[in-house]
Amino acid sequence: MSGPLDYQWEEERYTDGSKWRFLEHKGPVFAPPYEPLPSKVKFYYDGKPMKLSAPAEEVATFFAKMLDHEYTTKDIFRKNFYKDWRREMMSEEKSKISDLNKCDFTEMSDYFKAQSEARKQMSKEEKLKNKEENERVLQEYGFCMMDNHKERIGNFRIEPPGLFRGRGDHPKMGMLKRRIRPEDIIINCSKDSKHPKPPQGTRWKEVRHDNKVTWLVSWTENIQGSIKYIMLNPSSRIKGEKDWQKYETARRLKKCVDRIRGQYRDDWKSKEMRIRQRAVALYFIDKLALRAGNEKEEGETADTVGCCSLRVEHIKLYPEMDGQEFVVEFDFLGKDSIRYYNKIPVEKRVFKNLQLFLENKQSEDDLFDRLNTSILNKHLQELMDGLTAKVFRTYNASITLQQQLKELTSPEENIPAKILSYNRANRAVAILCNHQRAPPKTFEKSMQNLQTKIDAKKDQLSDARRELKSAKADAKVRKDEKTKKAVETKKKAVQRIEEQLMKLEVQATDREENKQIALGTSKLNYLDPRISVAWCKKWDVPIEKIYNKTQREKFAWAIDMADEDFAF
DNA sequence: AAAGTAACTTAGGAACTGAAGT
DNA sequence: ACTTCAGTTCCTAAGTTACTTT
Repeated sequence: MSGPLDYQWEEERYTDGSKWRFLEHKGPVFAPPYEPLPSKVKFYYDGKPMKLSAPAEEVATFFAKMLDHEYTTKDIFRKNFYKDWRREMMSEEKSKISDLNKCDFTEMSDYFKAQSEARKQMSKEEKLKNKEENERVLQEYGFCMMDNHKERIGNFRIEPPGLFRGRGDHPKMGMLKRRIRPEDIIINCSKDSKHPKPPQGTRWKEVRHDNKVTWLVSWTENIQGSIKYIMLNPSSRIKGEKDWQKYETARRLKKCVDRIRGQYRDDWKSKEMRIRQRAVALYFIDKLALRAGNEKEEGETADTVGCCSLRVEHIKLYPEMDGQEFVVEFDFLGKDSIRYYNKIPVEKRVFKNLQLFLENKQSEDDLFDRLNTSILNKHLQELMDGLTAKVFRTYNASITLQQQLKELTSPEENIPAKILSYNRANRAVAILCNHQRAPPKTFEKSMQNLQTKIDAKKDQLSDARRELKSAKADAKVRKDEKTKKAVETKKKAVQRIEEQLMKLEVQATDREENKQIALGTSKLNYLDPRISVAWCKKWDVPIEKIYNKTQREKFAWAIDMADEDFAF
């Protein structure tokens, strides 16, 4: 495969840390301005209709749009919302409205529901018109020129204002995420490019020309005070090369992982506490694919942890459990407040060390009190150039996929069965990395539907078999060409139906096993795509069965590069 | 060495879309 | 033509890491 969209992946690598020479783009697309509600849609305070000023009304609509969500009933959400809402009110509104519980947003809420219903009911022509308009905006703002390539931009739309909803038990849920204006925006582009124009009558906060970074646009968000960026799409050269580099680092780890494992096992015996802690933490990161675990500012975010920030309360030690010795039980909330629960037997030395680390501590104390991510990563850097905690996740994920594919793929199986094997290998990785999802709301139903199809297919199969049988009997008696041919046709039909049935059954298995597991994250971020490309080539599985269009674009470099002999 | 800043990757769920089923 | 559902895309929060400042 080669064409104008292909990259020569090794072209122009800058050695001075610069990321590009030329960068030209049109700037961001702003959120549409607020449209006041029609006057017939009323807000009620204490049972009486009340006309709100535009700024107060806008914030009220944010709340109204979320009314069906459980979190609008949560104290923290309501408290944060109410506080920020009041800041947008005029002084009379402030004095009139003194209790959120007396606010009635239901008319607003119903209005928005009706609106979205109306949007669904739009005529074909209107839908087409919308689609064309979106396409036009995409063509105008969705691409940029970076060096000699036209590249797709990832997120060229500025995040619209609304109420912040963090994940898990977030102390800031319900706060107002304010509208971003041109005056908040920093533009990054090259000096010699045509600079993006701010909307009529406005100006950018700043235009800079920093080619040491990859972003095109940035602004500071008001909830956490962090910076948000507009960057390129994963299909871009700059992202692709970085991704490739990531997997090359993981492959370098493969070469020295035995040495490193030997080293941390030795360190379990160190006379220095900090070294023992470092070594046990690294063992967890390696064996369980835990995240590094930076410390977080209390009260600013949900209370989640990773390896280095584990607390006493997150593990339990069992000298003996279910016939196994030295079992550690983990139970904590990780990234995105996803629960990590695992019971694993560990080596005696690890167990003894953990007991030591727990001595004289309260449940809310740090398990590894002499360790943090910075110390750990500094140590890792000394063990291998470019090594950090997250490289272990990448390495263990990719090596697991490769091993599992080898183990699970049977040469004689057909393509659907091979794909099931692939998904099972993928699943092993997702389980390792604890990539969970909420069971889809329609899960039970969709399983049922599939079962119905399977039953129907089974009926169809027995019918076809019966027909085949009678055709055979017929052929035995008549012995002419016509009946012989009929037998062949029926045979084919049976075969085809068997295959279809098998495909459905495989699909059901796959879906059932996937109920609470998300494969996408590992596929997109942890698995060296060359492993999958090589596997597809080896077993003649079309790459389209494994990667959809977007994924093929993201992994173009790997599809280009890997042959069937590729080994991670 | 602790805290703060910046840039970038990783993450799950919501919204959207288009194809299959009725 | 209309609905339903699965797959895809969008959205943006939440991490990691390197670097700078105090």
